[in-house]
Amino acid sequence: MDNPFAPPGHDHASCVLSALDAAEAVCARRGERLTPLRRRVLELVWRGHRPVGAYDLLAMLQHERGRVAPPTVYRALDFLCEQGLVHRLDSLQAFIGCGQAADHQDGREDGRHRAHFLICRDCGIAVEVRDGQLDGAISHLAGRAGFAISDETIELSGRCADCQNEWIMGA
Amino acid sequence: MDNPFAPPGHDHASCVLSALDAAEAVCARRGERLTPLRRRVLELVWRGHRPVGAYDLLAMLQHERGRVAPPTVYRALDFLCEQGLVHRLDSLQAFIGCGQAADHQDGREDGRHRAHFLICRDCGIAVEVRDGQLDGAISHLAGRAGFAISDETIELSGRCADCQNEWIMGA
DNA sequence: ATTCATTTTGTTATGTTATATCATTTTGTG
DNA sequence: CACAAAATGATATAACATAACAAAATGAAT
Repeated sequence: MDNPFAPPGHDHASCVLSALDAAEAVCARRGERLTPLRRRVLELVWRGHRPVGAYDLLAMLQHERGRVAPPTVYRALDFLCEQGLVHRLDSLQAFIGCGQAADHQDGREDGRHRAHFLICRDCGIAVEVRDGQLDGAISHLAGRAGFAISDETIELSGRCADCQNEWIMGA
Repeated sequence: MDNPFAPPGHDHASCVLSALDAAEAVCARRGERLTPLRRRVLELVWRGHRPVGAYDLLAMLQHERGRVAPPTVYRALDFLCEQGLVHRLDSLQAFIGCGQAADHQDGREDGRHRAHFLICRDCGIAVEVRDGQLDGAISHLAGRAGFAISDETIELSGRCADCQNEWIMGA
């Protein structure tokens, strides 16, 4: 089966650019403002496919613009999360760029949407996944209990296929 | 459908006692020590079916035994989590007693096991749920990606049936 | 262009959650 | 009893997050 952790020929520079473009488009459509600061924080979050801590982002911002305080970062992250451009991984207390911002399939009035993750504890990469069977099971479970879901935290930690292979190969 | 948030005729005192008994049994079988401190922390976690913060527990302990420092609480919680007697809810940064400690169905060598939650944001009650369809969807999803799961964080927040009804009734 | 209300950002201080480290006490074992 | 291992106590600090208020930037209406 295809391994979402190792998309063949991944060009990260264009990956980031398309995320930023999608963010511009999403904000424009909603009448929200992707200010330079917010855009820069989004770009920093997208440095890679590993979740980033708020204080890591803070350090990066301080490195490039001197004194920056925590609220500056948290406010930008709050905005980006509200717009569904970034997700917070509760199990790691860290943030990651949303891979489906452009699609906004199941989008609510705001930009938030269901987000489920596979997180490799070895390489640190986190992948946002979408699975109809999982969505169905969740809806069914909640429905049976008469429970109205407003937020889902679904984070599966373990080892991705590559990292399992590395141990086997003795890398 | 039956509502897990409102088990009819719930006797919480005996609910707590059975949880403590189960904990004693589980530890005895594994050769682990449920010391007075650990047992007391477990009992405090079981004050209700609402998740409890570590610092809330700390305050309760301080109230009954004077100076107590955070590591005292966190070490007890670490032990209880390792034994699967307590779960940490990442989305709340809080802890809750495990409702299936006695069953230890899918138990690993240690006491940890799959734990999925419905959390009512109105009444604060969290219920541990078990659903074969959900388990199946998760296993299938991971299998397709070649991903080996070691930990699952599955927390569904929203409103339980009772709290939805209260608004309708105008309570 | 100027005013005005709103939004965003800066700044300072503090709150909340969690862990590292080393000392002391308790417990199980030979 | 002596010893090693486990648990707890105690001190300090790290890591994550927000409250509150001031200043600046933005957009809309005149």
